[in-house]
Amino acid sequence: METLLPVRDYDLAATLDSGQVFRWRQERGRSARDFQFLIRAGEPPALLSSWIGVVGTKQVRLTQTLNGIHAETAVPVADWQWLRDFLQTKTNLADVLKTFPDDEPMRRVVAACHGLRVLRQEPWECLASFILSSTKQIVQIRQIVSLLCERFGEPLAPVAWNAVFRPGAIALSANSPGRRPALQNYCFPTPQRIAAVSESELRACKMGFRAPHLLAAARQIADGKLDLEKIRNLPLPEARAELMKLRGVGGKIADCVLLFAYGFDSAFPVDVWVERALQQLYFPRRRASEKRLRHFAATHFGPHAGCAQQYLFHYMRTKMK
DNA sequence: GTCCAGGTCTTCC
DNA sequence: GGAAGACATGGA
Repeated sequence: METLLPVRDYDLAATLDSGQVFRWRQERGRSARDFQFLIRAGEPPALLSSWIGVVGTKQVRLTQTLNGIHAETAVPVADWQWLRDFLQTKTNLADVLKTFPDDEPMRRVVAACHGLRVLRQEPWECLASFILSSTKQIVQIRQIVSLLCERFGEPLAPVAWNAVFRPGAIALSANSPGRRPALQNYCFPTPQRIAAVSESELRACKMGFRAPHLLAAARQIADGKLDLEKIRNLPLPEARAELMKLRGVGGKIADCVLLFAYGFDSAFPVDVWVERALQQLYFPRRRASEKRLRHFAATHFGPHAGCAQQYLFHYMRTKMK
């Protein structure tokens, strides 16, 4: 099945590769020929790439196009709301950007990362991923999450995506010319599944001292002591406090989950990159204390501070190296 | 080899 | 309160 999600100002690559999610891979080796339909339609070649990932239990291939995001699945889909929710295609980015502070650093950052979006993830996958994120590079977080899914997630039926981008082409039969070899994908393992695993099995996924944290969180959820859906309806400070009761979850990881999973737009995770961004862009002369930076972050960026934070993060990681 | 990574927790002043 | 060190592992 396929659909076009109409949306403007959406940089799919920047969004899926900006450290919010860790399981999307760019489809390598696609040639201009693969996109002949788009090229005939006048599509800018620079945008021609596809991304493959799993949302819930569905494998999806996404392709950025001139008019929006083209989505393909291997299974029938009656309603695409789950994907609109994940990608947040109904968010009007211009309205969000209007609320950002009108200062020189923010203008520069927004101009450099045009189309970057904040996704809306399933809470458990988001929480688990960020428990595994502490003092790890993004490339390593991807590796750990990938091992975790491979070993404990439900395998999904391999999909041989069409090589050629052409609406309707998804229905080719397996092994016909123009198809690519299928790669195995997995669902993210449920809390119940993780709860039944030993700490050493988790450590074998290269997660080190984070293993007991993930295990404890999974057990609390599996036992019903923590209800991730209840957190959705709490006021931000209480939701944050609830998440921080978990061992290994401090303010930063809690803020990531509040922002990326629950859509608390003002949550503002401060990691080493964002701290660096605030320091360099807003306090270049004197070194600001951590407390000063936190206060500044909480008061300067407005109702969509979390989105502003994502721009700062992505800018520092990709444009300031 | 050394430094550092989308941190958190404990200890000690 | 704030600084310092421990915690695993691997990329740069």
